[in-house]
Amino acid sequence: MQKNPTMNIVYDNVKHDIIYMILKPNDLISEIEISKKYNVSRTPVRDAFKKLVSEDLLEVRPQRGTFVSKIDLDAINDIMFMRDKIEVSIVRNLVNRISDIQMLTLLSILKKQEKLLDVHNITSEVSELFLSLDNEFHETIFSFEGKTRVWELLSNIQVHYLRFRVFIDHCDHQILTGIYNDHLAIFECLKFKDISKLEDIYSKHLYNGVKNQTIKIFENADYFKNF
Amino acid sequence: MQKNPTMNIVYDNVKHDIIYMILKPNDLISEIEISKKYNVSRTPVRDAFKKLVSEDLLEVRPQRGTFVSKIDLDAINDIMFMRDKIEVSIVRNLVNRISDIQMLTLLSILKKQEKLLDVHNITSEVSELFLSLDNEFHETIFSFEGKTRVWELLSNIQVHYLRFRVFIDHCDHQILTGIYNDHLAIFECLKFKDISKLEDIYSKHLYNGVKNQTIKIFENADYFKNF
DNA sequence: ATTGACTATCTTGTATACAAGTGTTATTAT
DNA sequence: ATAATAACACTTGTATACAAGATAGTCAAT
Repeated sequence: MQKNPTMNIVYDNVKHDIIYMILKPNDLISEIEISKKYNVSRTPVRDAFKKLVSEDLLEVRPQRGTFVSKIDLDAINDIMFMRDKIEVSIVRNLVNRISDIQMLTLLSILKKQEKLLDVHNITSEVSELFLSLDNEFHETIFSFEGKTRVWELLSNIQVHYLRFRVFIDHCDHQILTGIYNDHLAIFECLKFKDISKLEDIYSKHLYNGVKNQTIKIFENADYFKNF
Repeated sequence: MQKNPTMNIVYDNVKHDIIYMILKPNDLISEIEISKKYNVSRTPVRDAFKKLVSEDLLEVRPQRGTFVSKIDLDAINDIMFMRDKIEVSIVRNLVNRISDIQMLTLLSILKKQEKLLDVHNITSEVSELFLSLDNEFHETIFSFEGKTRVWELLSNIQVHYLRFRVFIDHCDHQILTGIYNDHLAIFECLKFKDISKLEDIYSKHLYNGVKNQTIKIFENADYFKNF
């Protein structure tokens, strides 16, 4: 059941470029420009654009152009709220039934992250890899509770949060270390079944990405909605 | 900033027809068929279809046709899980700060629902109206906590739950009365600030729509995924 | 009667021509 | 010089022709 290969190639590439800030907010990308880049006609490009518009990553202004959407901090706040409530509830159930093998699975992800942090000069490839391991860590926890689909449903919404994180965390060794330490703390809480501390860390972990980043936001105010 | 009027007309109409089971699961609808119906070309129809595919309401099988998706009970279960956790958290915050005027707003919605239940023979229009008041009741609660966008983000996911509810509740006076009573109980709990009972009712209220409906589901097994 | 190939006719995928609106730039009139 | 206007070069919206694949029915060969 293959579906629409060329449309998906365009979709995946453009989406990646938006999330990883190769295409920046407010950038104009025309259907023809992209169709030339990928050697296809406008139709599959339009199909891909329509999908990206439905995810609020693109904004089409008829007869004007198609623009990369601004980062919406209010939306990110609401997304974090949702993730917090859902994920804490999942972890609360998980803590009493997590198996040793599952603990090892989480540990192996942490080890991979640790290894990436060994290098002092963080390249953008390493940065991208680290953040995808961050997602893997959380997705794995969801999967332990049979909530993989919930994670996927959230993922469609979460792209804005991810794009913001890429913008903030990009190649910043200190921030990435902070994320790693949070994960380590979560792992320890699961180990010792410390529910209340777990809830505490979790909430902070999600919001940490946003705190103390006002300078970087103000410096690029035009990337953000309502600024 | 008007955008794509004809595409939106097609989108809104087809979406309505799917949710309200005028177009049933597994139904084949071709792009040409719909384009003739609305006197437009294939392009805006394709645009609308792409949007509906991204909401899992349509499934495109290339060179075969476009089909109305089956109802996915597993997905509905996950959606209820998410709504439960998020909405209970919102209500928990709301209960201590809800104002008299806000209570009146909720009451007025309840009165409208009560009025609709006066009629014994529930038409499909009344049924549709009742369910939209149900949504309004919950959306209003979200708005009281400044979480309107959270409701909207959930709404994109919730369409499957809504379609299922339409299928189950359609013109059933008893079920609709049950929903009304749940709302009434929620209202009373808000009035007397009974948090624990509130959480209890809320969880049940969401899941009530699914319970005891096995007969109706088995009778239309082909409407459902994994059956 | 059964099997197999062929054909006619569906479907969506793709490419492209044209329409309509926007913004900029050049031109013209004052 | 300046301001109004016209022409042009873009954009996305729309319509449509053709390609490629899937399916069902026909028809022939065995």
